[in-house]
Amino acid sequence: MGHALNTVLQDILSRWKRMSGSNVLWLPGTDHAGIATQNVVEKQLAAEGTDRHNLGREAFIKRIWKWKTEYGGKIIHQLKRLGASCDWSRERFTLDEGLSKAVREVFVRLYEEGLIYRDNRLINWCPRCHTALSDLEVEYEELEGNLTYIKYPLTPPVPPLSKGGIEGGYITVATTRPETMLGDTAVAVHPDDNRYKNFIGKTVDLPLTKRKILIIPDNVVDPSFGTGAVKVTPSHDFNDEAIAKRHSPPLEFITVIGADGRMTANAGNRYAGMDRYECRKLVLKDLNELNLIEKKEKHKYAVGHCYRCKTITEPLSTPQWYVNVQFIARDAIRVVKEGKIKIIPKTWENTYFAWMENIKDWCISRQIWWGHRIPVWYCKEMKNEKCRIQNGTVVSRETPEECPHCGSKKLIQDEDVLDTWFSSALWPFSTLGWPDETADLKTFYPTNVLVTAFDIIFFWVARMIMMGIKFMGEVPFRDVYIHALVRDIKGQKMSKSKGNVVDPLIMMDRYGTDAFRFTLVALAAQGRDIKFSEERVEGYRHFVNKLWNAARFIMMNINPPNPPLVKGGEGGLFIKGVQGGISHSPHDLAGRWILSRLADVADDINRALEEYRFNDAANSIYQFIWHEFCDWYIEMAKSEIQPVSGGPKSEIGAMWCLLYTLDTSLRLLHPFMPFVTEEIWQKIPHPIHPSPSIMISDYPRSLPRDHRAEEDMSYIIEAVMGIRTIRGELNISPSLKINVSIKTFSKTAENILGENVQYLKILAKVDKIEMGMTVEKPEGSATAVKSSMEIYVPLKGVLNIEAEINRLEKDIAEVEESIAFLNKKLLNEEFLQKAPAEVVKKEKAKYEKLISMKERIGGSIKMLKEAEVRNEA
RNA sequence: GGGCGGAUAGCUCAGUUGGGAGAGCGCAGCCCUUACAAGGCUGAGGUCACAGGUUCAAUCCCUGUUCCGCCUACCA
Repeated sequence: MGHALNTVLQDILSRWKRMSGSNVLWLPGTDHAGIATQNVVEKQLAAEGTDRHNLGREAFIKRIWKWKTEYGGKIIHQLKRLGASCDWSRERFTLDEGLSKAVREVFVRLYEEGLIYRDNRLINWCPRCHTALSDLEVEYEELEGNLTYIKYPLTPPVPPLSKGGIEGGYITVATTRPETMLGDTAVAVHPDDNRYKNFIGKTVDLPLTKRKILIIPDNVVDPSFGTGAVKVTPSHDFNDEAIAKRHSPPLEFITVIGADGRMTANAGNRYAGMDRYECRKLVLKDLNELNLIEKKEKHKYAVGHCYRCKTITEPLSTPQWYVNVQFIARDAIRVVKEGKIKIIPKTWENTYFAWMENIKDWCISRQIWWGHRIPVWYCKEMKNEKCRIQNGTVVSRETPEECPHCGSKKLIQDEDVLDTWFSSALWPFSTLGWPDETADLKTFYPTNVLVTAFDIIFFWVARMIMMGIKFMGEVPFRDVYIHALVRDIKGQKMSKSKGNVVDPLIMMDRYGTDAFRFTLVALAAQGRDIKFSEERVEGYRHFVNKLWNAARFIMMNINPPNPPLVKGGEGGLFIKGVQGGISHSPHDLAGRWILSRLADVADDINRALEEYRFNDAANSIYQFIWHEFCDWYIEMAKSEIQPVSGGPKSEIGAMWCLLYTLDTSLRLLHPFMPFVTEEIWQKIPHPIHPSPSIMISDYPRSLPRDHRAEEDMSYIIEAVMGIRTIRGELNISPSLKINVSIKTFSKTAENILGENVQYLKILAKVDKIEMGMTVEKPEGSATAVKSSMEIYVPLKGVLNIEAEINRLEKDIAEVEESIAFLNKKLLNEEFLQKAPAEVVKKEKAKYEKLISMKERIGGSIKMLKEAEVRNEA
């Protein structure tokens, strides 16, 4: 659903800009999604009872390519199904030859500048995927766990205890991960903590091992948390690693958990080979038997999970490649601060800055096979000094035949591949042909806009900005539009495990792509997540239907139905034998009004799209087509085009106006609903649309407004609605034509109404009408008060007032009886206590309804009585 | 712990420089009027979370409170 929204928004922008005359490039493509893709294929292999190591690297990669060609097409199929108007001829994939070339170029250049380096330090490791993860690829989830207080005996002889200090010769440490104690190499306390001051420099006997470890000072220790003493496990905790490196001399690193999540030999014979969590249980049991557990507390703490397979990650010390992004990040911050890149909504800029300002070096190596192999080779011989200085490392754009340092033929390529995001970061220019200076690159870089969801601001957006500045010397895009996340109706994130995933393809099957697209857009308010509701899609399917019917009505009234084409000149419509030269400025009020409204709406939509207010644009066109064009204009136009009234001249004017408004509305709507608009548009007579497809017709913009017509029309609307209200309130049969008197408050209102009586007649079913500033309220009439007029409907002859009042009074008596009954029931405590809550709620709702019904009938009676026709009767 | 966002009609949500409280769905009444009953017309329903403040005027600006959601972080 997220991708659907993303695609639709980009398609709207593309279609809108294309129709507005821009040379639009929307380049489609996919990345190779290294870890995720490899996992999928590995699962397949597991089902076949084998694994990638059996298969070997080359065969495994071949296998993934096969999978990619079969299933990668699905994404493209979905994009097309959504109507995405991409340039399919330029579709790219991150493992394409061209993009791979760009990847190697970037790697080598960064290496040569000293910005790429290899280091051995703690990284987040996924024991299941068996690879390093970047900081971003770890998701933290808060878990309820135990904080275990473990007693570490002081090494005898026990030094004198300080005042109020440690009793019993122990230092107690608190930990959430007891199994890591097997790799502890120190206990840290705050240097100013009086409880422990005297023990700094002494040692404790690390339980379950034969080691003695030092008590050291470190400022990071919070004396108020736990016992104020922290066990230090440099090999399995990022903080502890920092403490270890800070300490002089640096503390020893003892790795007790291996890459597979099992305990290593360092953990001791008793624990070696055990799963880390099994080991935790055993350690706790053993400590308990030694009476070394002081207590356990419930404790909430955040645990890192692999973002691909959700396995709990493990900090692990391994050699990895890193990009030093400190300097590039500074530039990336600057371009946003200076407004060269705008992030919309602006509030995301803060998020961006916060991350960029604290950015850490980017771990780019992954211990998987699906991806760009790192272009680094290691010389196995290192035959000369030069080679040894380089540590035998060869970094090259092309696969080297021999070691450039010493000439050895024994070169072995680094086994690792690059983080997928490394290649994605180059997308804006790698897809346009970089590092070659192509025409595409010149024409389309920098791009105008990137549309994406916030969850990849760091993964993708920030890195594209950094790489774009670094290698193109120019930002990769001007605007970044961050759209909402699509959630389920309850506001929960959609996920397979929750089972609340909505499949866009099913939505499109059920309601059509246009309705589905429109729903996503109409709900896409800036800065707010979308709670997706299927009912809403149904509502917009009705809109498609409404539009279809309106178009059908208009086509039905073209005469002849298929006007022959007229070559050259202005062209023209054939309507009842009249050809060409149809006025483009209707003289009737309704026509002038709808064209002005159309102009206003066109402005509104263009403005909204310029500011990425997609939902405003969508609602604007929806409101116009349904509630102005269909509900008002088409109804009014009927008075012109139906044979009974109106002459041929106005008929043609109305016909033209209907077609013109339809055509313009379709073009306005097209970016949102590409399919139905094209379909209808193709059916409109040719002279109205000279282009072969609505996709490349002109987007409406800067049409003339007619404020006078809009103002004048407001009088008509007020009058019609006033009369309808009276009819509705008094339940006057729709088939009954009535007489009306209108007292206007201004001469203008009087004139306008006078000139446009036909609209009142058709829209409010009025027979005779009297109006003016001097009109008196006729005896026995109902009244509606509006801002520019007072409307009177004489009831004599329309209703039998007395009978009507009698009927209503009878009704009201019944209602009052029911109210009394319910009232008694709802005051009955026994009922309230015993009845199910649902029933009580229902009864209460019923009560409310009856009350409002009573008020309503009362209002009608009052109106009838005010009509004062009783006496007359 | 830090930061961001939300709280408006029964439900889902708009509300762009402070002055009219709105839409869709739902609900009630009337209507099969020759484009559309997947429709038309009419209507009911809201102290715009709470408390203060600024202003002639606050849903909107400021402060605080409560309740949700999210991001982020080295409390073991």
